[in-house]
Amino acid sequence: MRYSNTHKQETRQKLLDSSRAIAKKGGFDTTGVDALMSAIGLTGGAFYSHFRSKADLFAELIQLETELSTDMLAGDDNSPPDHVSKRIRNYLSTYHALHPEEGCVLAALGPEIARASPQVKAQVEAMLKRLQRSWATRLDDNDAGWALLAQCVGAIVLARVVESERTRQEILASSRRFVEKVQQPDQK
Amino acid sequence: MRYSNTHKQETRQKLLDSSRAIAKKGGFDTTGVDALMSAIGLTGGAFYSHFRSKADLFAELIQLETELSTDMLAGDDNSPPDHVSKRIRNYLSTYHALHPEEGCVLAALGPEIARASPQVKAQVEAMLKRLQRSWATRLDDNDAGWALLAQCVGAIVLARVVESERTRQEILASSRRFVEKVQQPDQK
DNA sequence: GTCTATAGCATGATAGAC
DNA sequence: GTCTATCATGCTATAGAC
Repeated sequence: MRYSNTHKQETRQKLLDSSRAIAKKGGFDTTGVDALMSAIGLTGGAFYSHFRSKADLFAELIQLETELSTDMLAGDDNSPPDHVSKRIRNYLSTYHALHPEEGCVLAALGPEIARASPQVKAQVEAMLKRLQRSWATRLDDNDAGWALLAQCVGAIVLARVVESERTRQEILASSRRFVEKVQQPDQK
Repeated sequence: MRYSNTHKQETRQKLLDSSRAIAKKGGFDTTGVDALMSAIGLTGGAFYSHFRSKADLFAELIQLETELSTDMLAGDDNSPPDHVSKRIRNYLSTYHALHPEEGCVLAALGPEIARASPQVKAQVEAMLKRLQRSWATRLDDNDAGWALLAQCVGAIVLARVVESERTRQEILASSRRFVEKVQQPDQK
């Protein structure tokens, strides 16, 4: 064969990785297949050797995004006691607000996910519940799991819709202080 | 003239009102001019008698949305002391999560606004700052203004990306309890 | 596995009839 | 002021050459 065994797999992975960033930056519906393919040096027609439809790519993309984010944010048995507040401080950063392409998929594509198929939303829900349980257990507060997730996503959305850098900083700083006030001292 | 003096004004207002709901439900970029016009019984070509471009409609739409929301949420001198917690309870409702077309534009179109022109984002910022100042003053807590706004927007986004009604309720209930814990007793 | 070419349709926007 | 018709362009998806 003209192409190696793993060539298709590699191309698929490159397309997936590249599309994740592009979709989070410019929106998924708004971005055409041609743009996604040319970003990895291929033409639009070749897309359908890798995915049956654009919606299929979206489903895999969201699945991958939520898995990676949840793995990072939830932490494991080796994570320190202040794991959650560390992750939150990192989430509520100016860098995150200014770089949606590297950031959380919920803050960047939340409304598009809300309009997606039940299958996609069920996948997202499963990952979110895992993350919520992890945080609720660590903080010993059932409500704090969901509430802190909402705080994070909402603050980044707000920080991105305003124009001035100053207001963006204010929103993030207020949100960080608010979260710290709520958390117990021994978890900081 | 074949049409009354106020006919154009009325049509423009109808188009604006109709488009607000459609955009919040299905996304603005995703919805075509034809769909927006046929929703008020007109054809696509007539759109450009009322707006110079689709982007112009978006700007006016966002302006109107943020004004109306801010007026409602900020309250005035006649509002009761528990104004803020009442509005937040209302915002964090299942009805709001299930009806984006009637709800907050930030939760529905946040990422699209984030990609909009600096002019649009500056308008949104002005309204958000007015709302933030109002809440911060009422609660006598500078951080709470931005933080509670973020909590509201984030909770609705989360509630909309999950599939099961049960999880949606959990998210909203946790967020409501979290907000109540934080607020002072005399403001409830 | 990727290419070009193309089908079929929707888009944003314009021109001219009424 | 709204209509139909139209343009140019974009889209998703398919077929067939290489």
